[in-house]
Amino acid sequence: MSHCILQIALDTPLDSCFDYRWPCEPGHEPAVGQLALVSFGRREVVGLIVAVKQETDVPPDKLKDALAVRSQLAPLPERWLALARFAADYYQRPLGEVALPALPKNLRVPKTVALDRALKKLSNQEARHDPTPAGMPVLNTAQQQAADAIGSAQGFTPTLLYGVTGSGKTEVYLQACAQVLAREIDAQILILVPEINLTPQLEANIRARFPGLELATLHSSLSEGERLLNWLSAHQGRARIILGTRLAILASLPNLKLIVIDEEHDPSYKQQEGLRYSARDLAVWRAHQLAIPIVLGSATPSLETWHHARTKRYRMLELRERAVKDAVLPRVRLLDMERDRPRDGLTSQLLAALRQRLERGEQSLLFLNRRGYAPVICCDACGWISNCTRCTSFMVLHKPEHRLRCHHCSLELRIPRSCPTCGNVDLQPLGRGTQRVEEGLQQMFPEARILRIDADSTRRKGSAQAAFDTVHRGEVDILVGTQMVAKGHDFKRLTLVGILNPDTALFSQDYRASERLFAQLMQVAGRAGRAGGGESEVLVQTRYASHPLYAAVTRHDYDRFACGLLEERRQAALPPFMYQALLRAEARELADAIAFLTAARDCLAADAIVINDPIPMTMTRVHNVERAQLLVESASRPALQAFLKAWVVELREMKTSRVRWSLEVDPVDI
DNA sequence: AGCACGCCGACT
DNA sequence: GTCGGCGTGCTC
Repeated sequence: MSHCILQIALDTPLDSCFDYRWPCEPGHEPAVGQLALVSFGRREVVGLIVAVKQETDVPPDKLKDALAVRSQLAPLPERWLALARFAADYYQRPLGEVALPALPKNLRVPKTVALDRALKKLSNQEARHDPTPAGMPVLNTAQQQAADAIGSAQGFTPTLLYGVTGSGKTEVYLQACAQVLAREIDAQILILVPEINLTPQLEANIRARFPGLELATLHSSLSEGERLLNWLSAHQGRARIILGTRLAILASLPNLKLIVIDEEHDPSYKQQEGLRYSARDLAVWRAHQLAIPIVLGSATPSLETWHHARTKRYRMLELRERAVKDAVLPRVRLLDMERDRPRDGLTSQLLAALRQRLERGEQSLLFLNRRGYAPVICCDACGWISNCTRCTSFMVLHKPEHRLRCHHCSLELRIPRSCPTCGNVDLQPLGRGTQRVEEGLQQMFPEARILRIDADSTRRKGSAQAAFDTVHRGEVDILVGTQMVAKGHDFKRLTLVGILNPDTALFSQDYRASERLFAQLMQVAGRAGRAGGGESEVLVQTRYASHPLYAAVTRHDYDRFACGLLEERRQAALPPFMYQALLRAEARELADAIAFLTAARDCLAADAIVINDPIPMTMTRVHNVERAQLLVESASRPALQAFLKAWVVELREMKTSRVRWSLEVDPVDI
């Protein structure tokens, strides 16, 4: 029996592929893109065949035979491999570390029972391929023009669909999809959403609209079995619409003809661990690679996308009106906390507005992005405050649970009866979280039905959905919530949104904070007034009532706000006018992390690159690990890429026994 | 990253 | 006497 050599990418930080022998007759070699089981060191792992050769430089005594080739699975297409290769290069990671984690776990295990079972299940079911849409609502003129423009686009056509909440972007997507599906036989469409759990309506809408087509969802809360089934369905071209979160951008989609990214500005498109990719950016790359249209929808586009639209790299389609009949944008008013001093965190004007809603039997939402009872407790006598012993942060008071809790390392303590340093029994909560607001409200409105929705109140699986259902059934008068309540849900009876302390983001070190704040305020504001008819209002409590951000929010004027921010970014040489990468280092001793970064800073000369000095991270210590970072910038993306490529080679050579490091390209929080 | 080998401290 | 700490070395 003769043999060939398989060059295989494995999920390991080692930046190379590994060669294995595979016995086979000439003409019967495995294909590039197939998966193979190999023995690697002392374990058995599944890798991806990236080349099939006749020879290798690996000495024969080291060369092993591959154990199996997953021939029952069609090879991953060349286009998909190119995507993985691009992502690996761009984010400075080995190919195997990008390609393999993108596959369902059940494909990466030594046993094939799950795969064989899933394949059998799929082959026993007839795939549905009728693209006829059901029940298409009539669009308004702007919607129809947008849907036609997207649905008829040829080639790589990036489009920003810019429209306020309720302007009917979803319907534009669906009708554009219908056009593409009607025109292109076997077409697949990828629809990305920030968090699928928050938008169960969308999945239902798509299923109802295209009853004759296969829909597959891809997101992290699927079971492994479902995940494999849906992934295979996409890979085989059966699933014609793929609805997923960011991880779906790395799915195998052999007939992809249109990509839709809903709420494209949403931070959850950025993966924040492992391979730190931007699903939005990869989606644009993928659309370009395949020469297909891509739609980026938002009421508050990211400045990157906004900039592209302004400079005509992206086409902009705008929806100015709310599509729901008679619905108007909620009136936004600022409540000046300097003039109207809050009681229990609520100004008299907000209290009056709440009382009015209660009398009318309408719902109110109070939005506060801080869970717990109080962010810190302190001792008035000696100045002790509840610092976390493992992190550079406070222990947050959680009153119902009688605990102090660190939100960064999960350390929990019982609430001390007295001050640990001076024994004073009078410890004071400082500041206000959702629990405290809830408590205050219940005292002021004892008859009101108040519900708090935050990460703490919805720990149990399914409890978030149950809470939202309670609100939808009208069994809640006042809803208190964190950003969990800002997304997705339309509350029909809701006519008042109060925003409690948004000011911190105005003066944040993170230059993206104001962009995010604007998006979040618009998103929360959009929860009200969707049903039409009644008058909805949004009340923002602030100490900085004259801040231009609030002026823009009041006018619902993202255009001018975004243009102003862009100009600031240009002058300060920040993204999107500058490209950045961040080298992070972690160590038990801060000095070790800084020393590593200093060595990194000096190990390579570069033109057109700014290498800043190492600095400790804002939250220096987390779980007893000290962290520091080094920012690298360039006005030229290719120059930055070239530098990073060479730099990573140097960094891997450095002995870093006490330091763990990672490199992030296009970091979002610095 | 895993996973092994390898050489020094406190325990059944 | 061993269990186990994590330093360092290797993976086709």
